[in-house]
Amino acid sequence: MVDLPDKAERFIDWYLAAVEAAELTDKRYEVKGMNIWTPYGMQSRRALDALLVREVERIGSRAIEFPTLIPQPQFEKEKEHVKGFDDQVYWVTKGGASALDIPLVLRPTSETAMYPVFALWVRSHRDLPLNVYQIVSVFRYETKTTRPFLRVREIHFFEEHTCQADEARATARVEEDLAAFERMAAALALPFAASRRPDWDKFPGAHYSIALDIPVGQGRTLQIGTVHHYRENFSRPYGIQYEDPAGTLRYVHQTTFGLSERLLGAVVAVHGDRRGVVFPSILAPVQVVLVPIAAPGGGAAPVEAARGLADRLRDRGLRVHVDDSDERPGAKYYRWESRGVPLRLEIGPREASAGTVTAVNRLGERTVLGPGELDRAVADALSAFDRTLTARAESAFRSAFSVATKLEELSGSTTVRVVPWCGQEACGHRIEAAIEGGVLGTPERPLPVDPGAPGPCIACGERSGARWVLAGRPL
RNA sequence: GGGUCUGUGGGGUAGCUUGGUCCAUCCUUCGGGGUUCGGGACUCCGAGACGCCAGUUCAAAUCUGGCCAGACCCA
Repeated sequence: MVDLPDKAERFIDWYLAAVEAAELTDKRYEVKGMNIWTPYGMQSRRALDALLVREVERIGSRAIEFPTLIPQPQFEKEKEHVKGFDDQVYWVTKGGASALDIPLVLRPTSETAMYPVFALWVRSHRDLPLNVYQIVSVFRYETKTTRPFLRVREIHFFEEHTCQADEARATARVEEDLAAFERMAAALALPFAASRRPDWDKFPGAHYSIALDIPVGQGRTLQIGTVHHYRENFSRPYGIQYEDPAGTLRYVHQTTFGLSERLLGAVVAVHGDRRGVVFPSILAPVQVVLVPIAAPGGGAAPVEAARGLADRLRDRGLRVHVDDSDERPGAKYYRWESRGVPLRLEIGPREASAGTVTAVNRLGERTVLGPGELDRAVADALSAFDRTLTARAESAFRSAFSVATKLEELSGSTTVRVVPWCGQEACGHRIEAAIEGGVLGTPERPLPVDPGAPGPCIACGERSGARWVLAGRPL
């Protein structure tokens, strides 16, 4: 096995190597940007989906599933939206040998598939709110370099769509989604910034978009999700109306909340280290690996002790693997570290006879557990690992931001910059040019740095009305 | 859309300038045997590649053309 490239110096090379070493995907499929989920990768994806489902159902969403194909006329009803996706859609134009009368698009997102049907579903104020989600593949013909999880053409997509009675309720729903995401992010030990995107960068058709960005070092950011407020922008062209209690026909106000496997990419990017992937326990396909270390002379006690403990851990609901393969212990350690397993239990002849185990977590912390109540001690060690992982990520998050008040400071930034901006688009573009990245937008949550009151606009020097915005370099 | 560069086993590579010593190097990987076993063991046997199609030539991984795929830069 070969050492990974340096994460700080060559992030992308490191990332690709870490994903490769962890065997999360097989990228050798013959279509660019469409990767194969391996058994190991699939387990982490399922765990991620389960987390999303848990949190979004907690705020009242229910699962649905719409078809993959959308008829062209239906797709083109909302002008901004079409314009935004026009050059990214895959077309289905033939059925067998004959051309289709009405071409179909492979959904790049599902607004235009769902909303004509929402118009049928929503008739009365009693049908509201309508809160539904689906987890499906969407397709976008990306022209830039594709990378596993971060930029793909077949996207494993979570999308929640809601219809609310009025603008205020839609705004409240946006907040509920943000709160749900906070819980997901906490479970994944991923601190994030929520930013209201500038108008030129919002979702096509949205009233406003709040993007969830995760700093991944060196001033680079990963947008891993968005919550959008559509107001009536879609309900009008698609005719989604209801009768309010007074009998008046009104258009619904809609919101959406989207996430993808990029979240998995963010887990790799944020937590990974020189030995590869580090999974928070909620995502780990294997949460605990037990490594029995053979006694000289070949006694079976370590293997038996490992198997017995593994059974008890499984009874507690943990995902456990006993590595009794014929490799040397050191080789096993490296193997399971590169695959991100949070906790390793070593059981040699000494431990087997003492009824203890040596526990080493993925951050290198070593403790001896037992004797007695080993399964409980293991569960506690896993929780402790998650807390340490969170603390480490939060510490990195705090140092990932810094204030800048002059355009010259932006070039070559190795942090996400907090800058004063007057709000004019021209100034926004000057900021983007200076940092060679993008204006992420105005923070929706308190920042880890407290910049005080904003001074004059970093680009034009205008004093009045300047506000703090985040600027970074999206990956 | 314009330009520059690159395609060698599953992954990473050497060889290419100057064609022949290449039925292609090394590391890793994979299958099997033996000795081993508290941080990437050793050893033996085996598997696996010149992006595709033409051309030049006695001879092509190497030169030429086209195609395909990818990377980077510019619009």
